Amino acid sequence: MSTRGPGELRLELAAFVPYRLDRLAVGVSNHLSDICRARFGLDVPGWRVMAALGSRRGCTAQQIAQSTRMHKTRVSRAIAHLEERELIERASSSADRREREVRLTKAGRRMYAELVPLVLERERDLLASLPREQLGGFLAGLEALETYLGLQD
Amino acid sequence: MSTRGPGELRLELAAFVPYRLDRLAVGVSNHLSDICRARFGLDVPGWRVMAALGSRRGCTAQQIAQSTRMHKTRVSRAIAHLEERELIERASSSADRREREVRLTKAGRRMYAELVPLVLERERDLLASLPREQLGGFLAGLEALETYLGLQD
DNA sequence: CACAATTAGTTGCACTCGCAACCGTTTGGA
DNA sequence: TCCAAACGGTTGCGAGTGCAACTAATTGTG
Repeated sequence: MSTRGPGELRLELAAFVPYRLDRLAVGVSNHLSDICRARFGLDVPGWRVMAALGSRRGCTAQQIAQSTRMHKTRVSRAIAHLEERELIERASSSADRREREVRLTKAGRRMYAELVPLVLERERDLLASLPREQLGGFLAGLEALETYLGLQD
Repeated sequence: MSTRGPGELRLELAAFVPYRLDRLAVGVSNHLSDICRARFGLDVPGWRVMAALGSRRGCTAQQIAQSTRMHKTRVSRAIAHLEERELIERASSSADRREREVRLTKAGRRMYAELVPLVLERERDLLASLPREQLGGFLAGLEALETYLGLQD
């Protein structure tokens, strides 16, 4: 429950939704990246690239940038790190010699297969802390805000 | 609505709540910091310090760090910048000579008074994009997640 | 009283990020 | 056909950040 009415002119950070959302996103991200970093040595960009690659056969840095909403330089560097660790590999795509097709290596796929259940379990635990009837409302609100801000893909 | 059932083992970033929350928080923050930076030259740490100071008579850097959940070095640097711009001032508090009391200057209070309505209006617009019955559910869910992660003050 | 432990706040350092500029390639007109 | 514009991707750079180490002041304990 908010402690402010809709028209009030007092600013209290602890009740200010943008602040609370930021705090929540950071908290959730930490909750998650603890595992990713400790168990797999993945930072957020690295883990997002893995996630983007795991559900495709292979794609370009451009496409990864789009589907992860990261800046192309951030993607470029994440890819470079993952390639050093031999979790992904790049092959020049024959069609356009500017772009290179990025794919998970065998080791990458192995890590991905290990990673996904753990990560999804964390998400499940998180959402399980919401009472049944709140979950629907929360997800609906989340989606409405995404739409309002034009964040959907 | 989520497109995944609770027990499914497929990871799709666009439907993964931690990712969506991060994206939403960034979107909301940009939506807000556009104004703060363009109109007032405030970055996020600066704006948070202003917000923390505006609702008190004066406090220490420590207290600001607590109420904004920022690292003390981030607070320290934000305070330094705001002091350069003469939006805040510091006086050594007589009780403990390690700490210094931080206060808004006259110019700082003027900016704060101008800032708050704009910022609250943005929050109101954001939340107004939610259908009435979703708003309550969304805020309740937000609070439940904060509690689950121990984020409350 | 003395001295170790703690606290408020600052600073050096290594790292990350986004922007702008760049390289090589491809596309689309004139 | 040729050349300017656009595009995929990388890199240099400045700004910001957290950690660890630090200074200065205070507290607690023998």
